[in-house]
Amino acid sequence: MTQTDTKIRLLDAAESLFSQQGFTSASLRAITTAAQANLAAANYHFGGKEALLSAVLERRLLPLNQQRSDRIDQVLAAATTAGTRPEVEALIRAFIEPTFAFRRDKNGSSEFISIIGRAMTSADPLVRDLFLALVQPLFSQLHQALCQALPQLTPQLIFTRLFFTMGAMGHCICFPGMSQIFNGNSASNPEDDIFMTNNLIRFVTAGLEAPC
Amino acid sequence: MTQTDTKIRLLDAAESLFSQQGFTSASLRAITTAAQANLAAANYHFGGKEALLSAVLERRLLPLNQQRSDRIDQVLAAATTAGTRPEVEALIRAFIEPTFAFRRDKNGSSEFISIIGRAMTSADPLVRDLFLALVQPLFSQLHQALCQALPQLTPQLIFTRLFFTMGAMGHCICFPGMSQIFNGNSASNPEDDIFMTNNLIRFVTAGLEAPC
DNA sequence: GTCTATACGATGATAGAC
DNA sequence: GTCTATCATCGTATAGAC
Repeated sequence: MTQTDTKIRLLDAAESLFSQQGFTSASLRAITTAAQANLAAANYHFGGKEALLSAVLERRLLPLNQQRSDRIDQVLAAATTAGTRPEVEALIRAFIEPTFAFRRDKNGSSEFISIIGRAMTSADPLVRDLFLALVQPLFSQLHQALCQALPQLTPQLIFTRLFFTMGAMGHCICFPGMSQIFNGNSASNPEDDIFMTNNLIRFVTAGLEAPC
Repeated sequence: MTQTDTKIRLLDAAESLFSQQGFTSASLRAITTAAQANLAAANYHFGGKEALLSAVLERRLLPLNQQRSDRIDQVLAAATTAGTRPEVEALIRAFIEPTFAFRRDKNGSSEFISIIGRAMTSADPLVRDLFLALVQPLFSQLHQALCQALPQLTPQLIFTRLFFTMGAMGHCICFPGMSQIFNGNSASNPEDDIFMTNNLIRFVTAGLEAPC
């Protein structure tokens, strides 16, 4: 097996186990065993457990953030062309929809976003900062766009409400099978996820647009 | 020292360290050392690390839930007397305000609620269920009250939006010093907490009241 | 360069002496 | 009730095989 194979198998195994058991509880022994690699392979290829998490996060989050950033830019460009202000719901949809669509992808990354949901509120500052550094540019971009959409609100208030939005969203993505309970289904269903996504978008849009 | 003293000192030390480092990362050795007790004392008095967390949660959460439950009942009683429907904002305020007021109390429990913020989304089902079992009655009570306040919405949709509310709130209580950054203050300030609390109440009230 | 085997200190937990 | 001794397991580091 080549180096690339081992690295990818380690990333896949780590992603799955971090998602199921959490960062602290998932042991390097369990991860390397699942990846059919030696215990020391994780340290050799990534440098440590923390660096392995960082690689797991970057692999999925960088493309996802690019996708969300592009969609926000599209909304802004369309508003500029039309000579109007961008709509809050369109901006929020650009931010939230790709995140949940990730879960329905067939490329084996369905478990990933529960990791970032927990990294966001981790008690470990190293884990938290790992995530925050990766989303900070996107967060700033969205904040700036929302300031254009909501000129009657102060940037500070929009920042606060964006923080609440991150919380509501983070809670939803912590549990891969959560969306189905909203419909009382026993088995997971792509429609449950879409139902939850649309309701979340409506909820936070109303919260962001609330009068001051 | 009496048994009671040791138990309380263990609870205090566990509360502080669980809050600062998280449940998994806070070691029993650090907790018992901080409590000036033997390593085995935690196992003797509580039965294990998980049971210690359970005791930490119950000590603060049962009185807090009683307080929140009473305030919800007061809102419902006042509405009945006035012959009107209860207001969403009043119900949400009854639920959220005591939670954040907890943080400003001087009895050394200021660190506590960050524990429940993380227990809510813990990857460990045992930890999560510990918290869920403690708040389930209160959650049902609030859901039922909101169904009275929002008769135009289905109970299922209200449940979904209450889930988002828990997420936004849980995110806020994960970080003891988070509220101050909204005002750009360098030092923590009770007014920052009140500012954040009021903005959170306005945000989730607007989200809950959003048209279907 | 890649990978394996192995050792080290620290952890949660428990049994049994006192 | 309290404490010591002990065990399996954790993340990490390193020496050496291929």
